[in-house]
Amino acid sequence: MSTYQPRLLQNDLYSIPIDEFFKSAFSVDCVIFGYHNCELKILLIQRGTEPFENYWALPGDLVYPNEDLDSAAIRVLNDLTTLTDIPISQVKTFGKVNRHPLGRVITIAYHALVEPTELAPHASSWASRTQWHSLKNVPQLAFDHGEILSASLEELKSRILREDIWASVLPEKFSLTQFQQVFETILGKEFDKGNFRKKVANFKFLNKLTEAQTNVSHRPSQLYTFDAQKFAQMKADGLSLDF
Amino acid sequence: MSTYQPRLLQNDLYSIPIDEFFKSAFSVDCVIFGYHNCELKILLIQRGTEPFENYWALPGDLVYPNEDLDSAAIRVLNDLTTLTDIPISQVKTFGKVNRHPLGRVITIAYHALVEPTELAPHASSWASRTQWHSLKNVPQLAFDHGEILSASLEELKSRILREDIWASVLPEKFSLTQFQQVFETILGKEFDKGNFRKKVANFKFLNKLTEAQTNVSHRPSQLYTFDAQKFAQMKADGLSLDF
DNA sequence: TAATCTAATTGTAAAAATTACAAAAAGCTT
DNA sequence: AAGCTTTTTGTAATTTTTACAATTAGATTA
Repeated sequence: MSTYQPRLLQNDLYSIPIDEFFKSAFSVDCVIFGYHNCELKILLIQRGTEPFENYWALPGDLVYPNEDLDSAAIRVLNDLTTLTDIPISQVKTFGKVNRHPLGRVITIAYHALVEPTELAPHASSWASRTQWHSLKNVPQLAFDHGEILSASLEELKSRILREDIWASVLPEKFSLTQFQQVFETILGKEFDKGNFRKKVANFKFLNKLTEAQTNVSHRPSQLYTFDAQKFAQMKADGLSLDF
Repeated sequence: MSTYQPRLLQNDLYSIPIDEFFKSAFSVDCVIFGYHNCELKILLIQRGTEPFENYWALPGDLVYPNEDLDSAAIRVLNDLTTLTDIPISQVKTFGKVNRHPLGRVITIAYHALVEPTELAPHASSWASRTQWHSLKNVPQLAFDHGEILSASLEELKSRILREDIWASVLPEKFSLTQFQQVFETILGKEFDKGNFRKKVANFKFLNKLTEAQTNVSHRPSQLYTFDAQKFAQMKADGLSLDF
């Protein structure tokens, strides 16, 4: 592992050979939020193995020794749910000493926001089931996953205003009403329709198309597309949305 | 470590006994930003030990096996710099496979914003020196600490608007000019004096005192105090500053 | 003592935004 | 063709933002 002499770390309490430090592990846990029809859901797996066998849990597992963290999150999610191409990002690390019964395991939480109807998660590896759960009705979770979920939801509410994670739950072409509903659902607030679209009219990253909805039994809405580059420009200028 | 049978994790590529996972370590790195007189500094230590001996680095070290992450950050900062009572908070975890020459070590970055003149960091343990460096002139750093510093600075700019970390660099009683300068320095923008104070006039968490400055060779400014409870209330309501 | 200096504080008027509604418009359905 | 539903536009009062200018209160200086 190392050609260095093991050094001793010393302070009032400890004098530990360095090899004693290399007996920990870390995991990644994926908090996959699903947005559909003004509802927020969370993707859980049922564990088919100890510890916490049969408990519902966030999809997560140990990181391989030769694996980057970001890659591990993608790989683990795929291993357990078969999902691919989910743009996940790191949220926070949870590291209480006794959070894992198998030993010292800290876990790095990743989250994403997706449109569930576009995906087909299937239980794989040691996961026995996968299921979308409404956020209003989450079962007791394994490990400290309840705490991880809460923290990730708070982070989602905060990041939705600074990053374009909302874009992944909208179709290629979307109406301003759809755009508004995403923010209403996630932030848990309602906005006046007319005023919302006045504010949104200044957003450079929304491209108004000439195209409109069809086959709706009411006035069809104009469709828009999202310009990721323009959004990145706005972000680089230090600006964020203020709903 | 565990009474469970080692299970095998299996997928296309790997079949590894679980004990193989428990050969990693993790560290904490403290990004201590110092604000004084409209300047932003960073507290570095010079490493007195391999690896990266003699390099400047963020104060950081391995986490003890029986130590919580948050406690470790406080303890490590104290071990290396003798600093105590610094309110640090987690920023991000860095986990590239080869970021540490001694083995697989991921590191959890913590940051804080402090007033350097109120502190007296002294090199301790394996640190050979401590020194405040201007952010405009940071030497080459050990490990991936350059990357950690950049990411933490971005996070600081973002969090300064949502959290009250700025409060720790202001004296008990401060002027609105001092308040303004903190944000100007950290965000790298300038604000119109009159307009800034008009906006700030609505901030419930700023208590205007009857007291004013003394012994300044110009009109003395009114002094204010910070009401942390009122700020927490604002934050709970989902609001943040928008400079 | 009065003029001067510096930075704090207040003022102001035009422009822009927010707010709370109301009205009009555009497709389907009956 | 009338009615339904939701989108879209409009409006007027209010508030906020913006870019400055003017005033004020101490200390310092002549």
